[in-house]
Amino acid sequence: MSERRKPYPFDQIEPKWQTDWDERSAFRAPNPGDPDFDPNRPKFYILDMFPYPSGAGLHVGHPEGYTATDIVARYKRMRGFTVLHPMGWDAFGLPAEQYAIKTGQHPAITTRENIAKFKTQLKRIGFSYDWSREISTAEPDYFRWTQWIFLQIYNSWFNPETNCAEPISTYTGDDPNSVRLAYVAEVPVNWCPELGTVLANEEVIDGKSEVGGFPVVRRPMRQWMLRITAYAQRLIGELDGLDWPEGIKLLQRNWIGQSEGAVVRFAVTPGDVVAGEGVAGRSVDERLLSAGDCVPSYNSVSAHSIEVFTTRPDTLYGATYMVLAPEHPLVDQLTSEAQREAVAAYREQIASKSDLERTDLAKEKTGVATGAFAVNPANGERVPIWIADYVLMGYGTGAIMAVPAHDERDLEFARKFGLPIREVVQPAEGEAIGFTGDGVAINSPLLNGLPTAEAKQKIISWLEENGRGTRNIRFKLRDWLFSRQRYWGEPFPIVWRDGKHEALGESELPITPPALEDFKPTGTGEPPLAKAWDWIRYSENATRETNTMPQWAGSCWYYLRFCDPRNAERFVGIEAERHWMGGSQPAAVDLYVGGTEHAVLHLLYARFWHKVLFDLGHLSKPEPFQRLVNQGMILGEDGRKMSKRWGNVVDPLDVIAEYGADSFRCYEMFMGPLEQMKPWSMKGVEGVSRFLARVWRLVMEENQAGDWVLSGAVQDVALEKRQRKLMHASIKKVTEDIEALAFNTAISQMMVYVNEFTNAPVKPVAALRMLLVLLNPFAPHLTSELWATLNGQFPDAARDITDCAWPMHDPAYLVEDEAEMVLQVNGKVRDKMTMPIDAPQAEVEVAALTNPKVQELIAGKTVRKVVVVQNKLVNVVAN
RNA sequence: GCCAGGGUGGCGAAAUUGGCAGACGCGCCAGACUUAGGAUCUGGUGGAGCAAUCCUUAGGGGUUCGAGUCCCCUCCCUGGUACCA
Repeated sequence: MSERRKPYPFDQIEPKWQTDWDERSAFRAPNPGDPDFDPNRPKFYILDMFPYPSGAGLHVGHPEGYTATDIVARYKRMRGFTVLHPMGWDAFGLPAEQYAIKTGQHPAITTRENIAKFKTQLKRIGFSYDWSREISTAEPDYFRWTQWIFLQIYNSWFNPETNCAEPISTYTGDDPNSVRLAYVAEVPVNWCPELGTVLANEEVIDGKSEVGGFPVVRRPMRQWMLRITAYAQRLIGELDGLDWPEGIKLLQRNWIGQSEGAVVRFAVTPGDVVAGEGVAGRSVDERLLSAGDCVPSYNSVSAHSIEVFTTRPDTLYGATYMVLAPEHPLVDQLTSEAQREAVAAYREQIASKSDLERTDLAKEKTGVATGAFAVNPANGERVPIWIADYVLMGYGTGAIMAVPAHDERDLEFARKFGLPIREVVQPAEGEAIGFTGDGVAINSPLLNGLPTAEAKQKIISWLEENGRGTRNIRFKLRDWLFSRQRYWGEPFPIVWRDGKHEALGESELPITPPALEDFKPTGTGEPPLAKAWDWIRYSENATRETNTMPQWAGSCWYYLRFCDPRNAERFVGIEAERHWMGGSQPAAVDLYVGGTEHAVLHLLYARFWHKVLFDLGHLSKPEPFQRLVNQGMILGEDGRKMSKRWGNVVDPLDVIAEYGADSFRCYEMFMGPLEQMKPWSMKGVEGVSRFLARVWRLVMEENQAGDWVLSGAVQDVALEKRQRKLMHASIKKVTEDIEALAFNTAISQMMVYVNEFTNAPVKPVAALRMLLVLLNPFAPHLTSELWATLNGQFPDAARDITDCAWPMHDPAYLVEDEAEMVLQVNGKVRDKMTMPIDAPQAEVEVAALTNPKVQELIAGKTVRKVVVVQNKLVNVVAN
């Protein structure tokens, strides 16, 4: 390819300014206690979602959000804020480990190389990060505090009285291990044989692993869990004060899945209970292992009654049968001799099914009667008890009351098995059986005539008075499965002695992973760390925990560490935390930009950890992220998702080599709204590059020798009136647009500004300076260079453009003295006229009605009405 | 299925409280300067029509003097979710 002449010498000026910024640490954010710390400046914390440094390097999607935050950071600095704008690496992760399995190269080496590559790319784009705060989650200096936070969680419990986490020492019950926020449980987990590890629910998509798309099976295993369910209520409630997209809040609310209703107790008909092992026979340990909300509470398991959860207690009279999940612990005791064989067969059939098969909505309902019966607590009716796999063990109590008249699933089941259907809510007009909406209760002696909402309240009160049920709130959210069978992650600061776990002291941190030759999973579910015999053996009678933490652990608190990244005494210094995470808003980080893919994973986990640390008195605010913005995905030029497979991946460095970093940045922002998905276009980059070249040529011209010199057209003269007006309109627009993160329209405005001056024979230096300041956050290299050049001939108080204060527009320059008004007849534009600004309505009407064009159109008609919108439009209605 | 967000020129997109639809950019057309143009500058560019004029914001209906914007219905796209009782 032939070397094309550059429209302006970005290849020289960009590295020059990047070096300059580096050398004088231009973007360093001083901490409290630093000599240059200024307590009078307000703080502003602007955070990017830090990347996982993959081998592929950055693609053009990464820098989209990074450019947006960089513009805001540079803008806020010019507005006098001390800006914390850091970058780091989410460095633990599966790809480096899998690469190690293939090649034997230690993940630490792979990771280090990838980080170097990422950093080179980011620096070449000219981001104003404070690189002195760079962190990597895989460094012992970092993960020792990840482990320390785990210890805080482990050594805490959630006190329902205070609705807060408290040190475990305040717990007065018998067994602290039963209430810790980090606990061990034998739970059915998502086991991925291919990856050799378990996965969190959130990491499983359609029965396959999110990473790699490998099959995932359910299997009971002993795992570390974090009791995030304790915070379900607060995680929903405290979203309210946050400046997040409503869609993301909703996503989190739905994921947490709060349902209000009642637990209703159905007595099992006495004669129907088959004598068997009583539940009392279960050991205490077994009960404790039953993982919080993952299985029904112990109370629900009684030989004499079955508890169900329902959001529609008002339909209790319509409950004509019950269904238990096949795995429900009561099934054995309930099943009659006659049904024993059928039940066993059904349970076996279910157990062999994969999750995918079980949740296949299209499939027909299946189930089998247990032969037992229960009593409907409302009407004393004897109802059959069935088991069916459409009832899930993992939600509610694992048992339901079936109301086929008002639940589609129950209806389908009842029809298939010939179970009775009784309507208890008057259907809305035209609704047939199966009506699931709200209405008026019927066939329900206690509730007849009551609308659904009232009927719910009444029946719950009645159930509570009679000891047959209680008001209850349930959540879909499950506790967080926190252990992984991997090598490349944080080891737990835990040892096992006599079959019991105990925490290591803080003084023993960090716990570093052992050196290993072989990173392969063992295939048995034993983590790779189990191969490190020496490492495991902690003492005579204690061994180390061999699981590691999931990748989320490091990213749960990295934004905290950025506040004080080199602190060797604390995870973050008290003063630094108070400064950067304080302020008047409900949450700590002022602006957080990243992809939607983290809407429920990272953002929920981080909020959870943050709340625990807040409850324990380590943080100033209960929420981490005040304003959240999701950038949209950038597609390839072909409109498809960028991937190697389609060959449509764009490398930022290629774009920068041809058009420069400023063009790259500006194009990324000019493409369209930040939040929107949009395709890449090299022609678009070229267009933006032309715009920047025009800016360059406003200030510079080529002399005879072909060198760029300050243009003779640049003169220290006053702006013409219209130029001044445009300048102030541009200040206003660009300022408002940056605040709103509407960078595409900010750039449009600057294009208009530049177009105006491109034609001017004389370029007033004040107009050029203003343009450079407005454009600086977007194109920092170009504007820095031109600013310096202007200073050569027209010295300015600000030697460097980054020393400039952001301008304010003067509204006085924006007022018009004339208004061009649109003339409409019957709503259609027919003409225009110029009127003095704020002309009296009567005057405008007369002017409109005497307009020849209007007269022509209303000739022979009667004017019914004249609508005047001040300074804008007149609409004459005539017929 | 349910929830959320979208649908505006050939393309990316603009459009305060309802008030000139298509700013800005790409592409395209024409011109200027040029040995040259894939540089730069100037003008044009939603569609139909010689024109006056008519049509046009996925489609249909409604409210209004006036609707891209508000209301109802339908279709399509994108993301999330999936028997959650």
